[in-house]
Amino acid sequence: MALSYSDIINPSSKHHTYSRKQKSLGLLCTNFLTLYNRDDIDVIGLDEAASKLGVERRRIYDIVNVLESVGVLARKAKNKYSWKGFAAVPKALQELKEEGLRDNVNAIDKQSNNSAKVVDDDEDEDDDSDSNPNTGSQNENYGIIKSTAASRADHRREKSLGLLTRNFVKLFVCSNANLISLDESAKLLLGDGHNSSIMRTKVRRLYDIANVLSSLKLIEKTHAADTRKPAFRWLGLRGKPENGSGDPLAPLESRKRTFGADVTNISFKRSKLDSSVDGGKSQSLKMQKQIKDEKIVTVAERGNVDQDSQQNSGSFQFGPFAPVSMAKVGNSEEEVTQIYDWEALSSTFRPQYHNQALRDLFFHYTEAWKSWYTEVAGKKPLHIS
DNA sequence: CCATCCCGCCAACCT
DNA sequence: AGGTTGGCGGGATGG
Repeated sequence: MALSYSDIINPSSKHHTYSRKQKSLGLLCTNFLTLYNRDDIDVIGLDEAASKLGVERRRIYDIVNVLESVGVLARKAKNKYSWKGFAAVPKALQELKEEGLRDNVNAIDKQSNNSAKVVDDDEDEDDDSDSNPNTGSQNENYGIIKSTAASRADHRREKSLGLLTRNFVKLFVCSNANLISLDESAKLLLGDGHNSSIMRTKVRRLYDIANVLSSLKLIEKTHAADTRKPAFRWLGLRGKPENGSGDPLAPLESRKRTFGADVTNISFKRSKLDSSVDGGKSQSLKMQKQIKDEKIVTVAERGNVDQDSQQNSGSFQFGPFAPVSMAKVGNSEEEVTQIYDWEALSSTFRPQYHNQALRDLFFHYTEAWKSWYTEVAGKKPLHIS
C-alpha cells in the first residue's frame, strides 16, 4: 500500500515503511488460513508453509500451536500437520469444556491433593506446585482449576503456548463470562501474586494467542465496556470464515492466489540495531527460575460484566458472514455457550462464498473491516487518519 | 509514556 | 551431530 518501490528495492533507504501490522501473527494466521482453508488440503508441511507465507519457521510454530489447540490442525508427524478445518472446532471446544469442568470438580476443595484422576486423560497438564504465599483471602471464585501432577522434577514438556491457549479458551468456554480483561485472564491463568517478570512474559504470550484467535474469529479484542482496559470478547463460532468444501464455483486451478492477492509477507526487518557499542556485558541474566504452575480460577460471578449497552454490539452482524439464524446475543443471563448447535452451525455456514475471487478480495479488507467493527461495536471512538 | 508484540537467540528434544 | 520445536524476553513500534 504505502510502500514505495524504492523501499522495496533499496532496503537501505532510510525509514522503510515498516509496519508491524504487516508482520503480525494475526495477519500471518489469516494468510495461513486463506492458504490452507480449503477442502482439498490434507497435510501441511511446516517448511512449505513457512516459505509460502514468507516467514521464518519459528512463527509457524506459534500459529500452529494455537491452531492445534482449537482443533483446526492436528500434528501428524515431524514437520507435518493435518488440516482439520473449522468443522473440527466445535468438537475441540466441547472437549476443552468438559475437560475444564472435570478438572474442576471440587476445586473448592482446596486441600485434598491426591489427584484421583481416573484412567485415560490424554496429555495436557500443568501443575500448581505452590500455594500463593500471600493474600490468604481468595474470594469466592469457584471455577476451573486445572491442575495435574506433572513430571517429577524437570518437566520441560508442554510449556506455554499450547497449554496457555487451551486454558485461555477454557476460561471462556467453562464460564459464562463473555468478556475477560487482559490482566484478569493473566491472573487467572497463573497464580495471582506473581512478580512482574513472570506476568510480563505471560502477557506477551497472551497477546500472541489472542492475535491468532482473533484471526480465527473466536474472540475479538476490545476494551472492557467502560474501562480502557483491553479485554477479549468471546465470539465462539459465528463469523466463521466459510470453507470451500463442495463449492461448485471453485475454480479448479485456484491454486495460487489471484494476481493482486499476495499471501506472502514481504520481509522488512525491523531495523535491528546493529550497534556494536555493546559493553560486552550482554550476558544472559536468567534470573528467576519460574515455577511452572498453572492455576486457574474462574470468576464465575458475572453479575454486571456485560452491562447491556444501548447499542447492542451483537446487532451488527458480520456482513457477508452473517449467519442466518444467529443474531440473538440478547443479554440473557444464563445464555451460556450453547454447544449443541455448534455442529449444526458449522455445516450451515459451509457455502458462504461461492466466488473465489470475492473471497480473495475480501481478505484484503479484513484488516480494515476489523477496525471498522471495533469502532462500531466497541463504542470506543477510533479515528482513522 | 506505556501498551502491544515481533524477532530471533538458544535451550530442550528428537532423530 | 544435526535438525526440530518452541520458551523467553529485549526492545522496537504504535497509540
